[in-house]
Amino acid sequence: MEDRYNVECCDFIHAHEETVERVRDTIPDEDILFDLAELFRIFGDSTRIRILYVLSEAEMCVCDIAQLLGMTQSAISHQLRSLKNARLVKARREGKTVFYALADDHVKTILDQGIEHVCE
Amino acid sequence: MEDRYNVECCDFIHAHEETVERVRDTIPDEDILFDLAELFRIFGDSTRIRILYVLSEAEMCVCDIAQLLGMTQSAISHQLRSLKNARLVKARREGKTVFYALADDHVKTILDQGIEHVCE
DNA sequence: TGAACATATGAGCAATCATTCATTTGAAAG
DNA sequence: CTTTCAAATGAATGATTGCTCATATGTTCA
Repeated sequence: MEDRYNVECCDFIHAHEETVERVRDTIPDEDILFDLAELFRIFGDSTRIRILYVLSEAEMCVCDIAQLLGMTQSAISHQLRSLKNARLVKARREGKTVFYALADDHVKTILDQGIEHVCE
Repeated sequence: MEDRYNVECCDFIHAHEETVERVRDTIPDEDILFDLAELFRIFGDSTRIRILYVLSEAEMCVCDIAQLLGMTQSAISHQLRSLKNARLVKARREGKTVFYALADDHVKTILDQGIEHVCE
């Protein structure tokens, strides 16, 4: 994205010019791949994955999750914020309690897909 | 995982004991969720995602990828090592050149799944 | 052998991030 | 109002990480 383009690396006079040019045209909008990385980055933390997993089993309040994962309310709350910003979970208030749940089925799908790959 | 268990947070005398206990029994082996987070962590970087994407289009050498993404050979090589350690890509040597490709179809599936969610 | 080239790797650095601690917000009940 | 409890938040910090720079490895060809 900067003008570091074509600077270092081998001097780019090699045999695969065609491949490079062909593939270059297929690369999606810069933003899409950036958002994609961002999505996976959120999944890519042990605490957040465990939160997403338990929420796939049941709607729960912050306190429940903290107890279940053996972590502080603060730590969970911070991570829930990330998850909410990424639109992976949604919140519902009921009196003093806030219940969290997965935002949609896609989240569970991605989770399952990953588990399948890990367990292969 | 330490004995910070049940220390802070609300004092865990709340209404959802049943939910907590029920869900506790469904949590997979600790290692599985850890590996899952690790898998997504690798996907969770812009450079690595772009590498995976271009490799989903064609087998390519380090130099090709570097040119295509406008990054140094060294940066790409370092990331390819991560991807290889995570078994997301495989390498094939041909003379001085090393060709990289996605390790299996699962990788492309996970990628597509993510793109679908991002584009929703 | 040795030069040339593609790739790999180690150390170092700047940036990012997950957690803790202290505090605040918000809602219910006395 | 004031107290109480659940949740949210900001600052600080230790750990992780992506890239650069310099160098090493491995392969081909003269």
